This record gives sequence, C-alpha cells and structure tokens, in this order.
Amino acid sequence: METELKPDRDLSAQIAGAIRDAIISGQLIVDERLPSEAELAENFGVSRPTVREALKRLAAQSLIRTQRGATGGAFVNRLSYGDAYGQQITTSTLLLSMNDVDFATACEARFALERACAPLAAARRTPDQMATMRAEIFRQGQAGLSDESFCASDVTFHRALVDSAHNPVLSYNLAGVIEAIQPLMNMITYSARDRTEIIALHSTIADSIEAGDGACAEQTLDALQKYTIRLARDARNACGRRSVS
Amino acid sequence: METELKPDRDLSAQIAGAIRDAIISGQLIVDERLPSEAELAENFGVSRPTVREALKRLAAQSLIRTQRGATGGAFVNRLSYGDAYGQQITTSTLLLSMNDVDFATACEARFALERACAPLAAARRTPDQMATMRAEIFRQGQAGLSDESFCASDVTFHRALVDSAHNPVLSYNLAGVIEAIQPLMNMITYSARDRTEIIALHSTIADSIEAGDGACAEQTLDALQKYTIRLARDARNACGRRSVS
DNA sequence: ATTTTTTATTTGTCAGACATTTAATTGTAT
DNA sequence: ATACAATTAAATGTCTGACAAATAAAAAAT
Repeated sequence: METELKPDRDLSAQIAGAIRDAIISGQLIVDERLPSEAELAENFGVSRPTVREALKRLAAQSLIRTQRGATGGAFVNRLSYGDAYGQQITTSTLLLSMNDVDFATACEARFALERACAPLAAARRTPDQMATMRAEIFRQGQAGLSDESFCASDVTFHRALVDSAHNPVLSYNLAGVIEAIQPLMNMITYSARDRTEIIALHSTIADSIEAGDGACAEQTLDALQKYTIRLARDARNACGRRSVS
Repeated sequence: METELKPDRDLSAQIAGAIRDAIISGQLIVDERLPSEAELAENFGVSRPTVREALKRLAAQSLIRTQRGATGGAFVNRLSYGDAYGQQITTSTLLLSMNDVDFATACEARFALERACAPLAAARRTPDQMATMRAEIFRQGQAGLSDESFCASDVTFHRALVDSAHNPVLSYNLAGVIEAIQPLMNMITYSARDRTEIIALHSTIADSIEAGDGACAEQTLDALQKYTIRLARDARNACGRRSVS
C-alpha cells in the first residue's frame, strides 16, 4: 500500500483509490488500523491535509471509521447492512430523479424484484412479518389517512414482504428501489375507491404468503403493478389537463 | 443551504450532509455550480480545508464534480448509470466479503433477481444481445480455457441476459450482485463435465429468450442455480478435506 | 480582425500551528 | 500494595496563510 499510484487524478483521489483497493483485495482486514495521518503523509509523500481528504472520501463510503485520542486513528470498517442500505437508497434515489427514469420503468423494476422475493417469502415468512403486513393493511383502511401516510404504510408493507424472504442480499437491493420510488408514488392522489382496491390486493398478497402460495402472490403483485401504473398515468394526465386549462 | 447543521459529527460531515440534502431535495439542480470553497467557508463559518473535506466526501459519492480554473468550481453531478454501477459493485462486494454471507444466500439472491429479468428479456431481447450470449456460449466451449476466463465469460453472458430486459434500473441492481459474487465463483474448479452441463443450460436459456419463452428461461435458471450451488458445495468439501489431511 | 499577453479566479497542495479527545503513564495518598 | 488523581503522549479535528497550477476572460499588440 506504499506509493504505486495511478496518475491523472487528484492526489487525494489516488491515495483513496490505493487504500480502497487494499481493503477490497483483503490486504487490509476489518478493524485493522491504518497508519496515522502523519505516517500516511510521509509514506505517500504528500501533506497531511491531502491525506485527510483521501480519508474523508473513504469515510463517505463507510469504508473506514475514525476515532480520536491516544489509541485512535482510522480503522477499516465492517460495512453493515444498515450502511449499505443507506448508500443504496441515496444512489437509487438520485439515479431515478436525475436521469428521467419514467415511472413505468422504475415500477417495472420494483415489482419484478418483488415478485422474485414472493416464492421465498411464501416459504419462509415468520409470524412477526405477517403481523407487520396485517397491521399495515389495517392502517391503510383507516379513514382520514393522508396520502403521504398511506404511501409510507405501503412502503412498510412491501418491505415486510421482501424481508420475509429472509435473504439480506435481496432486502438490500429492494430497499433502494422501493425507497427511491416513494417520491414518485407520493405524487399520486389516492381516491377512496383506489385505496379499497389496493388494500384488497394487499390482503390477497398477505393471504398468499401466509398460505405458502408464492405463485398467487406473484400474480397479485403483477395486478398491483398494473393498477399502480394506471393510477400514475391518470395522475399525470390530470396534471397535464390542469396545466393546459 | 446556509448554516443549519446537525451537531455531534465532524464539521466536514455536517456540511457534506447539508449540501447532500440540498441536492437530494432538489434545491440544487444538476450542473448547478456551488459557491466557491472560500464562499462556502464563510457561509458555514469554517475554514477552507474543512469545506474541502466536505466536498471530497460528496465527490466520493459522485454527487459533485470539480473543475479548476477561472470559471471552475464544484458542480452538482448528474449521477450516471456508470457511476451508479461502480458504487453498487463496490458496496455489494464489500457487503458480501465482510459479512460472511454464504454462497448459497448470495447465489439465491442473484438467480432470484435474474429470473425476474427473464420474462422481460424474452419479450425485448435484441439481436445484438442474443449475439453476445451466443458468442459467450461458444467461448465457454473452447478447449484450454482457464477457470477464470470461464467465469468472466459467465459474467458477460449473464449481464447480456439481464440487459436484454432493457430496464436500466434492473441492470443496475443486478450488476452489483453478479460482480460481487464473481470472487466466490472463482473459487470453483470446473471439470470438463461441469462445463458441458453449464453450457447446455446456457444454450437452453438463450434459446428460450430468443423464442420469447420467459417461463422456460426461468426454469432453466433455476436448474442452473441448483447446479451452481452443488458445485460450490463440492468445492468447499474438497477444500475442507484438503485442509484436514 | 486576429493573435498574443496579461490578469483574475478558482481549485490543488503544502507547511505549521493549536485545540480536543483519549488512553496510558506517573505520582500520590491511603 | 492498591486506589485514585494528575500528568503526559498520541492521535484526530480545525485554523491560518501561503503558493502552484489551471483556465477563461480581458487587455494588448500585431
């Protein structure tokens, strides 16, 4: 990890890259302490501020953590699922909002991934997760619930569904997409009739999962996708009409 | 974006958070120029090095880019799919390697997601992507191909399959999982007979996709998953035996 | 009018200093 | 000898000030 750097970038980027490679390749293991900033500066032949910029880059990716004090320093960080969720959500949200990904595409991806979880969820669901789903379905039926709260409940329901698959890698991927789509979902206005329809679909999904019938859950998710896309199209048309009138 | 910061963290982390929130919420739009480092330092009431550390954090997440010179500065960056792929791959790789995710779990997630792409790929595959799949299948049949090259070809094949769904959000999610699993796949030794079996499954998948038969592709992917997991188990057992003898 | 030179602005880098946190060490009293 | 307090040392966090390098615009020269 000494002084073999690729040129053409900022020194801090080169140094961050060198340390990142060392972490990814396993030369630096979890909880291992990096040399102090002063030592790194000397090793790489740069000043301490430059080293610090490099370390901040790595900290932004949760690759290291720092600790002050006598035995402090920078330590290789074990990337937790929580940290990974956060990064995935940030990245997905920006990707969708900055690249004009249309709602149908995002929605298609989301439900495709969610259907992939259905058979596993049907096989492995726990009472705990079923309870969460039922509770959210109940909440969604409450009168006077704002559209935003309805959406938030929707997210919780679907995350419980995904988590029922008991595969953290799947949960981690789905978390990003589901959260990233929420801002788009929030633009939809749900009429009482829409909510009734959605709640019915949610109930069918929960029933299927509880009964171990993954195929039925998949079909219902497909129906929910079509319904959601139709609502989004209607909402957009309504906005369009308003803006012209 | 002035001076409302949450305490308890490094100043550079607080400032990075404030700017990040401004970007995510849309207060700062793509290609907009941030104030100069000197101005930011004054606005936030900190020194320039501290501002720079904050900006490097954001740069590490591809949220901004910087440019030197008279009209230079830090600009809000449009997060490209390429950048998002890179981050997703880094995060997924570290998540798997640092959290003792077992091969079966990672593999299950990968194939579950891949099966989700199959129906879409069957409906939308282009001649270009079919050609890539066929070419990789051919390559996999070549004699004298190293295990590593065989794996690399495997990745290319599966990425072509995923890209055939023509949904960039799906491609972006899959890229991370597929690439992250590769190091684990590389630990498998493929006998001639194994390769023949895998190539046959690949051919069946390509045929199904080309014929528009997503269901068949899904089934075959399922068979491939089971076969892959069995190979990995055998490889691990072989290693285990070696390490004891 | 075109080319060259200058200039101003901004990021990139460095050096040195001080503040703050934290653990280990030392000193002291019981 | 043990327990507690004070000191010390090491590390990150932050600031000041400076210079280098890149870049585009303005000014000057042809």
